[in-house]
Amino acid sequence: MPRPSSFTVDEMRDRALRVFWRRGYGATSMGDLVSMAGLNRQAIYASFGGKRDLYLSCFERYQDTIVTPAFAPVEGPGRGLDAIRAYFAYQIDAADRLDLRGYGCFVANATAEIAPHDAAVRAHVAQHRARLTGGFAGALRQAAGSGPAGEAASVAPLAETLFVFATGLWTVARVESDGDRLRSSVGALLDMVEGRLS
Amino acid sequence: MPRPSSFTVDEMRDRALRVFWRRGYGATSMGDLVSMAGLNRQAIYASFGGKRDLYLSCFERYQDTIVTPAFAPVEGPGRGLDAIRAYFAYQIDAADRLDLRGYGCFVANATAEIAPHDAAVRAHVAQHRARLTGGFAGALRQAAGSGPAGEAASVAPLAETLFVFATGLWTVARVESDGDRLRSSVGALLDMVEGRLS
DNA sequence: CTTGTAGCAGAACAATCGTTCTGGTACTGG
DNA sequence: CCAGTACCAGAACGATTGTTCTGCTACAAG
Repeated sequence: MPRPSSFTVDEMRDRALRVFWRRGYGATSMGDLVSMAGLNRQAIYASFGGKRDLYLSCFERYQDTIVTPAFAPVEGPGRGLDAIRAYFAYQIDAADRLDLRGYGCFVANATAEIAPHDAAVRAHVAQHRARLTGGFAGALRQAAGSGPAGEAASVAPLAETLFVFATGLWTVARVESDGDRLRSSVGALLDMVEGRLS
Repeated sequence: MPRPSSFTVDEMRDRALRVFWRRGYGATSMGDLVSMAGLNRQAIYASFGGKRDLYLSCFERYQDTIVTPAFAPVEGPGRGLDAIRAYFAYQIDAADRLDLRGYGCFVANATAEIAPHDAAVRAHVAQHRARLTGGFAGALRQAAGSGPAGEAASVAPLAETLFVFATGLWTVARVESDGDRLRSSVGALLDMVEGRLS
């Protein structure tokens, strides 16, 4: 019987995700993944196929392990403006706590860097965008109640605005290590949204 | 006497800017700059030093020829909320008109892709951020008048929010060719800001 | 038209990239 | 303890990268 692998496939994805998340696709070499993430060259090719396949796998891993835990409250029952506030707070806190300052959002980084030249990445980005705008729209509708502000046509542009803001926030987070500056602009936006709904 | 150059230095910067703007730093090779931008290899090294130096030069060229014309009204006299609206409209229109769809903002792209690993780029990004937040803050103060909403401490978080939103808008523009979707979220945000100030 | 200067195109270069290959090794089942 | 399997580390490979080098060429001055 063979020797067992050092890492499971998901452990490899987690480790590679960290490097791609921080350095992006172009600036990450296979050598970086070996030396920084501690992965085995051969294992990457055996388990994923190559660098790009690994990157795509890390994209899905990011959605499952980072986006979903943070964003699920916005999508679940009892959601509202507080759930949206909690989403932003959760992600900013996590960056502070887990030493993820300067990482930003994997999806936002991918949108700026390679989505324009890579159809598969672009498709993942579009799916992420639809998910977040949909979640925001649902939470806004819930927060506005059954009045005129709660109609779908009314919350859609607001949800889009929240998504655009979120994308910008995580991009700014790439060069901003002070979480409080991020929290300040989040607060300013959500206070305005709250005023608009009530 | 020698043969004159095909391009002036600024023409070379303009041509290289287009390629870097669209493809980013990592995905742009010197061969791309030769074949896509029509530049001469030797001329690049003679005039700029190398790939990174050319990129940095294009960064400044972008600020001078793209950011300044669009953002100057926000910084000038008589500025207000309309000037901010005009800035967003001008940039979205320019992308439609000049076939710049999918380009986004050179600075936002640089923020996501390489600012974290390159101190010189990071410094340029920080300067750009200070300029835009400062301009937004001044226009907001003007728009709010001398009431309590016009105090510096009050408009600062709002200006930061506008900058974060703008960064996100141009990042989303990398994968969104429909200018109307961008205009819609701009309108939703600025309507809220207007409500907050009055 | 001649001359001389510097710009230009493409070859050549070393370094680095993603990928593949090879031998030794660690581990499980019997 | 033994044997066999597949994992691991590092060398090796071709392709591509940024950069430099080499003639040739186009053009302005005389």
